[in-house]
Order: sequence, then C-alpha cells, then structure tokens
Amino acid sequence: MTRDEGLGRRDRKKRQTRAALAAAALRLVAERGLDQVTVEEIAEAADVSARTFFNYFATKDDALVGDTAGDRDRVLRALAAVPAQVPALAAIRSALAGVIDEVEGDAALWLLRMQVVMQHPMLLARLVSGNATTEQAMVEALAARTGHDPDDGYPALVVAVTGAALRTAMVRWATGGGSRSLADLLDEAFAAVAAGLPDPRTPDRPGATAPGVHRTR
Amino acid sequence: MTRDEGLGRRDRKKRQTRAALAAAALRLVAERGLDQVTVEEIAEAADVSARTFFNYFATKDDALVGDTAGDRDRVLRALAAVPAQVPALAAIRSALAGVIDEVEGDAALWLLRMQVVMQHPMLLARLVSGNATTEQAMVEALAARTGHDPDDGYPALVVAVTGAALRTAMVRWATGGGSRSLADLLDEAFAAVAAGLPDPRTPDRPGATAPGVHRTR
DNA sequence: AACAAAAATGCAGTGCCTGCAAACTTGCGC
DNA sequence: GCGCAAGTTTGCAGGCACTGCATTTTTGTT
Repeated sequence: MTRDEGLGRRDRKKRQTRAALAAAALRLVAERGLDQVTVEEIAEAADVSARTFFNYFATKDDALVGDTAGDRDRVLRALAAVPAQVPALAAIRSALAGVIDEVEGDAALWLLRMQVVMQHPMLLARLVSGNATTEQAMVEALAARTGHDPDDGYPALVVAVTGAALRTAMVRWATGGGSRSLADLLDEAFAAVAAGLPDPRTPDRPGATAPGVHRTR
Repeated sequence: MTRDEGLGRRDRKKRQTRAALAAAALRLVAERGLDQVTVEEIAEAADVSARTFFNYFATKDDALVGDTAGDRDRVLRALAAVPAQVPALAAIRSALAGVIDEVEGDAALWLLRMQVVMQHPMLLARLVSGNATTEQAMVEALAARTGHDPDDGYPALVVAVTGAALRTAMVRWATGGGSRSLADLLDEAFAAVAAGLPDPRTPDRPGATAPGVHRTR
C-alpha cells in the first residue's frame, strides 16, 4: 500500500492490521451493505477483537473512507510549494496531483471504496469535504497565497468549488470503472470551472468552451 | 413557521410538536454542544417522550438540520418552471430564490441553525448536499433541461458546484450574523463561479471580474 | 356516547462507541 | 538469556442512539 520501509516490525504490523481492517470493512460492506455489517464482524474478519478495531478507527465509517488526514497534509504541503503567481485554480489542481497518483496507483482498492462510499452520501461527503479543520487550513493557505483576508469569501468559495469538482471527478471515475484516467477527468472538471461552467449546448463562442467537457468518452 | 392554514387541529399540533422539538434541539446543542445533549433531554424540553422524538425525526441530526425534503421538492419544481433557454447557472440561481426567501424570513432560526451546524461538518454537509436522492434528482432535471446525457458529467458538476456556492454563501451569511443579505451573497458567489473564479488580485481584464467578489463587506 | 384512526408511550433489544484495568507482546540494555 | 519499560491487545461495564412491538391515550366523526 503506502511506503513502509524505514519502520520497525512494530509499526509495520500496525500498518498491516490497519490495512486488514479497512480491507475487511470494504469487502463486507460492499457485499452486504453498511448496516448489515457490524464492527464485530469486521474485527473478526481481520482477526482482532472488536475493541481493537476502535484502537485503529474512531468510527466504523472511518475504516471505509480511509486515512484522509495524511492526504490533507500532503496537499497542503504541495500547495505551499506552488509559486505564488500561479492562479488559484491551477495551483490547487497541481497540489492535488499527488493524491490523484496515489488513488490511481491503488485503483482496485479505491474503486471498491468508491463503490461503497457512493451508496452512502454521508460517507461521500466525508471523503472529500473531510473535516472542517482541513477545509479551514486550505482556505487559510489559499488566502495567504493570494494575499486575501480569509473572511473575504473568495478563498472559501474556491476551496468549496474545487472540492466539489474533485468529488464529481472521482464519482465519474468510479462509475466508469476507472476506464478514463482520473487525472483527465479532474482536468476536464477544472477546465469547465475555469471557463465558468458554460452550457456546452449553447456556447457563446463555439470554440471557446472548455475542451472535452461534453464528450461522453 | 411555514404556512399552516388549511389544516385540522391534529396536523397543526403535529407541526407544533415538530417545531418545538427542533427548537429545543437547536437551543440545547447551541448551549452545550452536540454530544453533551441527549435525545431524552431534547424530548423532555419539548414535553414529549423520548420515543416520540423518533416518531418525528429519524436521527438526532435530523432535528437540527430541519426539513430538507420539503425544500428540495420546491427547488425542483422551481427549476422545472424556468424556461429551457435560460443558462444552467442562472436557472439554478433563480430556482433557489424560494428557499433563500424562506431562510431570510426565519432569520433568527436559521442563524441559530447555522451556528450549530457550522461546528459539526457532518451536519454542514447534510444541510446542502442533503441526500443522494435529491442531488440525483437535480442532476436529472438539469440534464433534461439542457438535453444532456445524465452520465455526461456536466450536469453533475454544475449541481455539485452550485451546491458548494450555496454552502459558502450560507456560511458567510451566518458568520456575518445576517448583516449582509443572503441573496446578495449568493449572487456574488454565482457571479464568481460564472466568471470562472478569477483571482481578484490579478484579474486578466480588470473590469471584467465578478463585481464585489473581493469586497470584504 | 361510541367508534375508528392516529398518535404517544413504554419496554426490550441491538449495535456503536468509550473508559478503565488487566493481560500480553515487543524492543532494549544488561 | 533476563528483566524492564513501553506499547498493544483484550475484556468488561456502561452510556446512548435507534428500532420493533404492544399498549394506552387522544382526536375526529357518527
């Protein structure tokens, strides 16, 4: 899964247990549905006690959506590394590159995850929108980049909108079974947003709309 | 609250009980925090049994976010009423007018609601994003309007992005204590989206950016 | 007043999640 | 190898959200 080179046996085993729990949770919920699977069953499938499950995940849902916190930090660091003169949308798009790569690298896991998550809107919201802390951090990072007052409204709007774009791209990616590259789908969504979401059916200037937005495949 | 003219005493009392439960829930949670308030306490404050609470709301959260289903239907009907040649963004903006009016009409209730909801991202996501059914319905309605294949991606992107815009507008509205009109804030957000979220600090063409997006108040 | 539909309630039960304390495992210096 | 300290797993008791079912109470109608 994720890199686990420079770690002692102890931490390696922890990662292993965590992954086993997440995998068991995804498999069982995909088979039976969220409320037809108990934490006890998940723990059993991963060969640990039910109590131990809660040493790894605060809630049953957390085992399904995966480790969002780690990704967040990476995105924030990537965003800080983008030169300040890059426009906001492009900067965020490039900051997301690392996460996108990881998702496409673990395609099987993520397709299963999306399949599960898409059947439970509560989970879907948590997958991208994550927690308020993260979103707040993104807003502040963006405000710092563009020299805005964080209360301004603009940074918050950009973060919310790009989050929505990411969400729809991932849903589309999963719906198509991963046949189209997630990076492409995300580029398309960002291009459409940058163009102001023109109606592809009645473009003001036929050549000026975002390329590919209305292509089905 | 909402109109209750042509109803017998029975339904009037039901509405009353429902409103009392929601109000009690909001007040108590605002005072103490979500997990410091039990359903039993909410029910007690509304002078009904705990079991009765669940006859009105499926979950504790539902008492806090209010009746989303009713609003949805209204938005969908309003969207269907907008002439098909109106561009997607403008159509959605005008379909939201009814809900906006209702929110501003009950400003005190909604400001309290937002105050509570903003402290629990789980609730915030549910407030606008609602359930998948609604979002799906919006996507289909939009696809029908624009003559798109619903799997196209464009309608889903527009619905997700406008939802994000609505969410940020409501947060801003509540953060400002309702000092700026919600309709204004929403117009601003939609204008920024329609303009492709230009960075207000370095606009391509100074006069062409969305008006007011970077004004603090 | 009598009746039927609707609503409120109590009760038992499941499952998520937490704190605590007791076992157990692991890494490390000797 | 031995023992110690730190980290991990586990069981247990308990609180709370939520559900299904049966019973009682209220309400609108005849």
